[in-house]
Amino acid sequence: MPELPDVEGFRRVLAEHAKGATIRKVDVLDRQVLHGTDATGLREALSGNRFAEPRRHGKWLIAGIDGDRQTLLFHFGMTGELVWTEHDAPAHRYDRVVFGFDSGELRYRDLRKLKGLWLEREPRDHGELAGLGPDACLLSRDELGKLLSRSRGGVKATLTDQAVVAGLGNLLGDEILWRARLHPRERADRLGRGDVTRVHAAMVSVLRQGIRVGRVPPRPSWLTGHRNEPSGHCPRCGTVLSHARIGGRATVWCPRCQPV
DNA sequence: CGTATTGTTATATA
DNA sequence: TTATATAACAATAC
Repeated sequence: MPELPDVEGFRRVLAEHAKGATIRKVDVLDRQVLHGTDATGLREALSGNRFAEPRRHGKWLIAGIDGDRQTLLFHFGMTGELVWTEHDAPAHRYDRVVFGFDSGELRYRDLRKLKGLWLEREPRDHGELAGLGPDACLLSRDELGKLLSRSRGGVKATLTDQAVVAGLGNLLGDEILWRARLHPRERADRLGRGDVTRVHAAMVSVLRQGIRVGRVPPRPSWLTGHRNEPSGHCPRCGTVLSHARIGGRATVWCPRCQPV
């Protein structure tokens, strides 16, 4: 599930409930999600301390620790989430790490455990973040155009490449290109000024709306609302949508609005 | 039993 | 050197 808007929602969960509160308990229910540390290391880094204002870069959530030169990074893979619960909320099957506070619990929940938590010792040098492109939210039209012009690959593969732009995933990639009326296999470096302008406008609009609700909205007026229908129709023109694997990902587009 | 899955990465191939 | 394809990771759902 998690793309940039989802992670922004998780960042808000941490900021609104956990930031500034003393961490009373750290329960590692599944050590498999820990990277660069173990249960003891995580507990020693966090117990008695507080989370600082959390930041986000692309799909990474960056949680500094007050008074400590360590930073906790979250990456949610395909199925991770961060939820706030009461102390007596029932244990969830996929809770992997639980942080206890006086006012409740912050839980890292994840079915597939493809990613997880990283404890980084040096706040100034987040190794896991080193290769990322600029965050999609902070990208101007001209910067986006420059990045796209440097890639000879397909525009969808380029947009969703975290080393080019950080934060766009499979669903947002399809949604943006559908709005910009570009075929996902169009070569990124062959887009015209108008193409880049439409891609940028679509990206800004989709991100703004997604961030507001903390997810990629599956609205009927969006392409995303129809991608799982076996023979869904384009919400704009009614044409039956096309499906294929492009760049190794399930891809949906409208053959009429987005011709090759 | 087969298929599929919103993320990332290593490896092989063109 | 670049881009693409594939499998792998893990745990399901259909």
